[in-house]
Amino acid sequence: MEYPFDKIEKKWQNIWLEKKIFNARNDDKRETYYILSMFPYPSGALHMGHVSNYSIGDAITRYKLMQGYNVMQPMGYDSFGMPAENFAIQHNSHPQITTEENIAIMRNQFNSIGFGFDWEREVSTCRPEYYRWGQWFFKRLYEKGLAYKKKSFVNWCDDCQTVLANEQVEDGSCWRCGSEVRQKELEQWFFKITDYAEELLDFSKMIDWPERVITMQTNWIGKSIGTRIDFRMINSEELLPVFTTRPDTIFGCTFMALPPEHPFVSRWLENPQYDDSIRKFCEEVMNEDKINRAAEDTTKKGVYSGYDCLNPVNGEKVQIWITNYVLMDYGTGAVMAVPTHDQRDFEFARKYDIPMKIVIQNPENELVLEDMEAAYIEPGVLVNSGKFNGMRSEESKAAISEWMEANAMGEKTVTYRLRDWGVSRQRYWGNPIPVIYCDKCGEVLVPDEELPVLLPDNVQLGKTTQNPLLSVEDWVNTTCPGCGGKARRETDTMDTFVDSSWYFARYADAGNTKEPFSREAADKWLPVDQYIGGIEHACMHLLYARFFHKFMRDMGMVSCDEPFARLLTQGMVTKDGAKMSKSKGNIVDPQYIIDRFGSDTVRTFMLFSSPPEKDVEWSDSGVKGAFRFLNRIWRIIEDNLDVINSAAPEYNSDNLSKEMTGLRRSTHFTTWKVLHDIADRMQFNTAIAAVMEHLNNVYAISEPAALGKDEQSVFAEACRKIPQLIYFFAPHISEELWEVMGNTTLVHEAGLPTYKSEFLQKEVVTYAIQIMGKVRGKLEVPVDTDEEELKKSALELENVQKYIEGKKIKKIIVIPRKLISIVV
RNA sequence: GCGAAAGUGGCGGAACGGCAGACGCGCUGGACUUAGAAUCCAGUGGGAGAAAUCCUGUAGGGGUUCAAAUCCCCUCUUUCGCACCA
Repeated sequence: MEYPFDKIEKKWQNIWLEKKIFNARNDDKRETYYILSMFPYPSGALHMGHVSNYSIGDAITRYKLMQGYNVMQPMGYDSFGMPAENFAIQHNSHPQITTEENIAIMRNQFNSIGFGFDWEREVSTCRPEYYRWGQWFFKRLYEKGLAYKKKSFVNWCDDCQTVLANEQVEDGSCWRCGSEVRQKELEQWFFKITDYAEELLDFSKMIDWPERVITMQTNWIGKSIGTRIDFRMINSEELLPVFTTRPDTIFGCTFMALPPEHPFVSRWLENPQYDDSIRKFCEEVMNEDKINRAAEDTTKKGVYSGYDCLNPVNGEKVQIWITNYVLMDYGTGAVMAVPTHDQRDFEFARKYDIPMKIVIQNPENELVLEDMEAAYIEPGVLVNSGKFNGMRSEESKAAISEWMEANAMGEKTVTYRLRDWGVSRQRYWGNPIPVIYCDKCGEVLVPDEELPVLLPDNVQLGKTTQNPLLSVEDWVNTTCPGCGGKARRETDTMDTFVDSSWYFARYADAGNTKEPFSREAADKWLPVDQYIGGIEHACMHLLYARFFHKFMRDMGMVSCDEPFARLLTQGMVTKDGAKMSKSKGNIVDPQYIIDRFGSDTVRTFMLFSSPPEKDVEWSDSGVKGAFRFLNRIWRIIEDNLDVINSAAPEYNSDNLSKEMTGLRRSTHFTTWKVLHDIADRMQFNTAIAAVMEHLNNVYAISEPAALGKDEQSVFAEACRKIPQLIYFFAPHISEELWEVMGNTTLVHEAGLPTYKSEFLQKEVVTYAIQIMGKVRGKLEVPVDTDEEELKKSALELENVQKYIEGKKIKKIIVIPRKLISIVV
């Protein structure tokens, strides 16, 4: 009844492995095609999301294989990270062991689905042979001044004595013990991605990236051109710089807003005499959730610091306030507040009764200070602005900024929202930072020949304070590579995003023990021709990887400017409208579905049910539908094998019936459609729909055995094409049927299926006749009917006559082969 | 809150500004069968009508156009990201 998918799938998986068809060779001279799906975190058994994502990559892999490319589709594991560490703490095990177990499970499952991965290139980021080179990269960045240390705030739980990720903070409390989380300042390592901010804004080297990802990255980098203005502190010579995009409003600045983290504030707080209520306020704000503070709707609050500065343009005294609505991370970390022309400043000034001054007047409707209910942020004409009075605000921006530059009050500046990349993690399960601290020599890098700095095995997880590595004394205590004296190792490990920022290049030369990868191998494969992954990586992973790639280019390790030529952001698998997750209890186990229906069925369902960039809504009956479809293919070929295998490949088309001409068209059109949908649009769902439609056409032939000789050939051709048309989504059944029909090669070895364009054309087409945009009739005519003839016949239609009677025809628009629109 | 995207039958979805709903699921009817399952065939947005045909319909409201699911403006809802999850 059901086709024997189980036997078939095992058989062909073994043949593929034996023939090594997915093992790409660096000495293969054919043109390369590098297809890469984002590597998974090794969480154990595969979930539906994996199956769905990798089905897309595999479909492209097989298509490109048919096309004759030297295709590389590698797979690996992003195996460092918090989940493994947390799991180890809970289960009193070691991440090394559980991670390797999980990897073995996943690799097996990948093979049982028949994905064409090149296992000879497998990488796992937690293995020393991989993370060695991450440390090597850290050193190179350090040497170029692109890795540096600075103080920065982290979420800190005093009870657990540990740093918490944002997701581990629930309503300001620790997820594990529930005690309050506070912000603690720690020395942390940073990568200077901001050095590349300008180049990262250039997307011209991508062949095909979704516009939305480019927009999101552009906004994330957030370039803004403005002016740095230096305010002088009263009672000291010190300058307080601010960044503003609105130098035109400088004459209206009535106070200065600083965040509590500002270095000036920190210094004031060092004075024990400093006002206690201010101190309390600062602590309060600093411990607020970071995300909440950035939100524009949070209530603005602040205190007067007791310090003042001078507005350089007019010498007016400006009070300095400490507030919760300014972020230290952006610009200079200080804001010149102009309440009349900035909404946040306006709200703040009203609340605390700070004076306001209108400096941009609305030319249409004069502003009166007392009546203002919101800041006026539109352009206007300058007032109260000294010699700039009367100038239009748009023009005054440049004029004021040039004037200030000439008088040493400030200068034109470009600022980015993008911040340097903090890579320090106070965790065990990550790549150790190869730095040693020596009392005599200071900060020393571990020599290259001593890399990798291995993670120690004998760590006590969950029982230590602060950073687990700190507790491994014989690991921490070491000798200085410089002077040989006593020294201590850096105990921070690197963000896992570092590991995933260069793995795509390692695949090109995964076994290299001398360097991360050879230039030759990188140049052969890079850039990745097609990268596939979730949209959630739009800003972070994809930006970090681009940064790393550009760094590698500047080091002379790769030649191209961008790592990923084309990008496809695939959707996730949902059930009942929600993402599949254990907590929601809406998980479907892929293994169960594969055991019951086979891998070809699951892949068919995944690719058929929606276009790749959209979510796939899980449906049990949808899977059965996919299974039914494959069974129908199996049956029509098995049942008519005699006809198919005995029919001549060549036939005479002259005397074909209308029905068989239609079938011939279906065969050729479907071939065209499948090739077009995959190659030009990457839309697998419509390609599969086309094959289904073709199959319906084949089924419409009632008795193939009773057909004439030429017609049997047409029928045979319609069936013989099918394995090639389904290879990209159902490769196992495709290979089996291909073999059954007498072929001795593998499907991909025969190349892409071909079609004849002369068989695509329909002989008769139907025109829709519109009158004022409404369809009022249909017209069936031979394809080659000329325009005048068409117009004439259209007007003659009875229903059309009814609507144009007594009206004047203004225009007739003819869209070839589609419709005729009559304007009356 | 900010940034990005999406919204089409009962459901998943299709439709380079040109006949809305291809294809699949589900449902209804028929064939086969002792019966069921499976399979095959047909129908299936809503409303009126015996039919021809007409009206209506792509989250809601407005606009551009001979023609709008598609382009523009506003509103609503959902999803993703917001820098220590990967």
